Amino acid sequence: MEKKREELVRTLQKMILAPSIFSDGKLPPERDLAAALGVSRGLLREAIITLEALGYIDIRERQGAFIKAPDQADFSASMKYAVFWPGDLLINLMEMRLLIEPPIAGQAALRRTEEELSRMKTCVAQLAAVQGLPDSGASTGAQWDSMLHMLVVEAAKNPLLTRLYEGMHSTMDNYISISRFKLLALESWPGRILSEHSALVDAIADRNAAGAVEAQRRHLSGALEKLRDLSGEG
Amino acid sequence: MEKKREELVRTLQKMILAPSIFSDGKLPPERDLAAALGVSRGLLREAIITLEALGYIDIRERQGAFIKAPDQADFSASMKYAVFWPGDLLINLMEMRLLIEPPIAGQAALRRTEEELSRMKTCVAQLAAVQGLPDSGASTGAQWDSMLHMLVVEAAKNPLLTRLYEGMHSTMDNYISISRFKLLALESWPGRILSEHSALVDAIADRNAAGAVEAQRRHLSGALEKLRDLSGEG
DNA sequence: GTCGTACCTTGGTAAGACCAATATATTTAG
DNA sequence: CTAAATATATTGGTCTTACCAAGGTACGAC
Repeated sequence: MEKKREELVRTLQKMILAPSIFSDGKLPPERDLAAALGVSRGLLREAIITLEALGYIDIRERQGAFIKAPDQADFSASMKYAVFWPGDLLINLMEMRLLIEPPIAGQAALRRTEEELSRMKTCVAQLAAVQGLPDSGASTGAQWDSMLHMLVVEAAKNPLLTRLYEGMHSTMDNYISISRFKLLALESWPGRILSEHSALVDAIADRNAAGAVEAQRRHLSGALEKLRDLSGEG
Repeated sequence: MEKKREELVRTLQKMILAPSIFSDGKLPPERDLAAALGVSRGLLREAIITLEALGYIDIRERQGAFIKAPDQADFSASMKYAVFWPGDLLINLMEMRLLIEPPIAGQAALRRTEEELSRMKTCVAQLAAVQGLPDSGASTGAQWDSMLHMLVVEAAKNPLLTRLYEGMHSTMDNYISISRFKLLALESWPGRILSEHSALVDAIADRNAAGAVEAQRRHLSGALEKLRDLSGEG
């Protein structure tokens, strides 16, 4: 028998996804909602916290639980609990991404909306803007880089895939950050990453699936190569 | 000021990742741990549940919270709560597999060992053997089919990828079975699936990466198409 | 030594309470 | 009448206590 908590999480998800239910964009007060659902406030909180960890809502103290719009790429949930995994998985991680992200990019090229495209362009523009900035450039750039990849996955319009990628991303968050940081620290890299990302977004803009696949493959394969170099040196 | 709960999550993460602390691979009972950390059991539960939602631990009723080893990170933990309407679920699932499995097959072709190859051949032979058998043929065949796909992923020799696939598979096990059953019930299917699998294993045997990618793509894309047909009818 | 039975452990759930800070309503000063 | 000051209600954050059910353990009966 399924745990009541898990059932609650699912129930709340359905309610969240039906815009007519919580039309004001936030959940009712915990006490009210718990009473309405016939569960204790404690159990309801556990379900709500699960939804927050999964990135569906945003809980603000003394204000309520705000539903995140589905077209909102808010990485705060996954970035929140950065972890340090032991061992050296950077290469495996990048290799895995090299295998799965290119075909996803191809699908994204076919299904992206205009709005998603414009948000991708924003990411590229921001990447261009931070290029050359000293110090803070790397970490800021990494965020936009991360967001771009996430946007591409979302644009593929497969909810399972999105959850899979988000799960991978939140779990490996720290490692992904490390690899991004390492790469962005290379002098030759920022310019290269920018042109590769441009090519990717251009292909997606043209609804050129094959081009998007190839652009993403190029980008990640270059990253993998560089990581292998770095790993060989140090 | 950060919420106490979030701080707790981080504290627990660090403890989990230091193997010396919970050397038995599981967290202490909630009551003990709460007392040791100086927080209430309820708050500790909220933190533990967050960790479960993020895929770091596995909570089993009356048994405890078991730590997942870093190389066993279950990226698909969040898929447990992915929401969709049942009809599209199977299609989304197959579509996801169509996107990610072909490139993996290509990698497998390059890295497979002789032993892995022979086990793949066994699967194909078994599939051929059960073909034509009435009734039980479908469910038996599904097992060999499942094993073949798993073997291919393992042959790609990327532990992260293997975990990703295994996690996805165990989470979606039920639904994967349903789609397999639906497809194997079609008269035209068993023969087709056999020839497609043969082509896949042949390409892997020849270390023909492009051929393996294409064979896997063909196979899954055919499956997706059929599923769409079935979905359209009923 | 084997088998039951009682007991203990442990996660799941409920209920009630208090805190602190915010939002809102009310009162008061100008 | 306006606006600042204040009182009140709201709401998430946290703690405490309690009970349940099922799995594990220990101990006694035979």
